[in-house]
Amino acid sequence: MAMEDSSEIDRGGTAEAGRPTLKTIAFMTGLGVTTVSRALKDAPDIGVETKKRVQLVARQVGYRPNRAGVRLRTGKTNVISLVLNTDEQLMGFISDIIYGVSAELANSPYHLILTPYSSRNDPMDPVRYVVETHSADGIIISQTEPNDARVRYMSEHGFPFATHGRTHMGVEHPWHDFDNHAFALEAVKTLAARGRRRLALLAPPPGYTYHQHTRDGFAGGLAETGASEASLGDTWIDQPVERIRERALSLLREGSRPDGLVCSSGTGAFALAAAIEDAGLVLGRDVDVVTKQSSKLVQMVRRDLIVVNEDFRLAGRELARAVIASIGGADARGLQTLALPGAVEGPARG
Amino acid sequence: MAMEDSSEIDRGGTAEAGRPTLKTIAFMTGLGVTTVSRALKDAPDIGVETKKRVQLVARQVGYRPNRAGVRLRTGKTNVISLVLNTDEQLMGFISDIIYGVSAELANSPYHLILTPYSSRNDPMDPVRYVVETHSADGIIISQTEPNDARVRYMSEHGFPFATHGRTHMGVEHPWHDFDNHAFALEAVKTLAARGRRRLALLAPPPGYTYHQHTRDGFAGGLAETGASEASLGDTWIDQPVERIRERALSLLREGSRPDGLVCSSGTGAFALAAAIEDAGLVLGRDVDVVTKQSSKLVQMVRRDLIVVNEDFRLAGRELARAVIASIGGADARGLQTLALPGAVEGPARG
DNA sequence: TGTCCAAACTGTAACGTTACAGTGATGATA
DNA sequence: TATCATCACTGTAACGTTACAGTTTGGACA
Repeated sequence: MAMEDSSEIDRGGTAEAGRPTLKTIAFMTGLGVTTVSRALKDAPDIGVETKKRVQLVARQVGYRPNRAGVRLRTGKTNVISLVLNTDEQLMGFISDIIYGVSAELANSPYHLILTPYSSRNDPMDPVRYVVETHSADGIIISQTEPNDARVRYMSEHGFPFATHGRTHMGVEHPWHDFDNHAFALEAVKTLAARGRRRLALLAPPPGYTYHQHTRDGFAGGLAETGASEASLGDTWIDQPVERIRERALSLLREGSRPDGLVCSSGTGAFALAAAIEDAGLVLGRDVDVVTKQSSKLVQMVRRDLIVVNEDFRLAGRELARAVIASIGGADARGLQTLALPGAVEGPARG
Repeated sequence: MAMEDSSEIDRGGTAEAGRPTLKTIAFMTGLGVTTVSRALKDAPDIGVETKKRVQLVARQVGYRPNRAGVRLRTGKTNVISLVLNTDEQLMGFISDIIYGVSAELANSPYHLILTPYSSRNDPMDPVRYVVETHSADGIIISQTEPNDARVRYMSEHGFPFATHGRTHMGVEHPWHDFDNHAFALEAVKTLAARGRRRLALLAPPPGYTYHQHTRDGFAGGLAETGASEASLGDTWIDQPVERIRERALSLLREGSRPDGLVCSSGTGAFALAAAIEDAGLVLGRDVDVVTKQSSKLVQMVRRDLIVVNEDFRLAGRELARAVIASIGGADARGLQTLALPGAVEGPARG
């Protein structure tokens, strides 16, 4: 505090290797910090000229609000938390969601923080942590269950969130989902149109909501086309590919083997294709496979697969949009989006 | 401040729906906030009994330090930023790094924030942003170049970071890398041992350090085995699979076609395998392909591929460890790790 | 008895921000 | 000319934490 009165000295500038703060700008413009703060956020009660001047100076010194200051004062973190299960083996998938969320957050004040958990722990842990410590303003979760404890918890706490997948628990909340019912239904009809009469489904694991949606669509397709079902038993897309392959192989070796397969993941479809070869059959001739794919890669590798695209980047964008709107206080019912399956793409009928 | 003296009232408790703070515990224990703060971090000058009592109460009320408060006061963010290129198409890869980093951060005070950028922007942008706004204590970057502007910038600013991939610019810094030289060298030797004499390399894009490492290893292998090279021209693993497939197809149709291929990504290997089929050749009989894979999936889908595993979860863990140590002031030279390629795994010689 | 020291604890200020309750001007109205 | 409203701006306090500079207590020592 020496040299108090030598007003030419540029104290308050970017000296001391410190970033400029509101104080810096206040000093440079001769205004009070409050005025500067309000001028920068275009609040009322500030003269037009003053606003311009303050904003100019702020740009010149490269002012960026200190997030910790804002957060401490306002309680707003400007953070969205994406809760992830790190045991996830499904291909590409997660990164596309992340990229979609990122893209949407890029033009917002929000930062994206990842809150991982492993299946060995309680899925509630990360959610509870974020809500209790208020380390984010909103949460995105996936692997949603029909009666989801996390959804109940966040709803009861009035904490903004969006889910990838629907629930069936009488609670309205923001969600984005892919229409797996329509996918499975169309898949069965496509197979039936190719003359396939005995079909099997490699579904998502039970417990998740989209397992039931997929099964229902599949069952609906069977009813509509009169095709019969061959069951893969307790085999789901989240299992190791080796296991899927073994189970599919034994099914394909049975007397009444399926001639059409519906699959909920590209990875699973690879395993099915491998099993078909193992069984000495030819994909596209003896058996057709309809699968979801999240990247063009699946069909590139196995052109004999029939594919339906599921856009996970879109899912990420929608989820980010929904959770931001929810933080803003929007009504949940307007924040529910269903992605319809794209066209069924496959090789010409063999 | 009414009812000052009715000491039975549990003011300062978790009332008002607010989280407990140091003040809460101070009130409950009858101590000062400073004492509570010091007791919780096991600082000197605090009695043993007091520490125990404070820690007990803290646990009982579920005290969690307010990150914004700590951050504002200390300047420490307790955040690690992972800078990602969201144009990345490579399979699975990114999520494994993220999971690896997450796993390592799980038992640390650090949160993981993702700072994405697209190739349309300057790769320096996200790095500059984090350093300027001090929105993290350390940065992890990938896609490292031999002379990397980001590395130079962070070094000059004394900002802690770790890179996935090495540099060659006379600056010591923390890094983790996969030994792509050894991979390519072993790949060529493996092919030569199978009698392959004319080899092509599908390499990482030029510009990145590991492009050169891979090329050098490949060239070394050629020299050692006396095999000749067939060039794929300007084709790299980051290009669309369709393009890789086309280019590989035209090379395979040339008179002096390669009988062995070395590939730096599983995705690329799929494209090569497809091209081999396009050319009417048989993988494993007419042509062998050695590729890196980041998940077992690659070889499951195409068992006729010869694979070498690259563990990206390990990379994530090492990078997190390195950047944390670097934040702690450790010397960069002790924070450089090289992952050696795993065993070459392939089908029996055909 | 007085001095000194260590141990154990405390109050104040500050990090950067914003909500709130002002304060002076200026000009319009009665 | 007094009153009142409006405009443009300001100071203070507080969010939760920790660094720093104390203060109190009790005992050891001369």
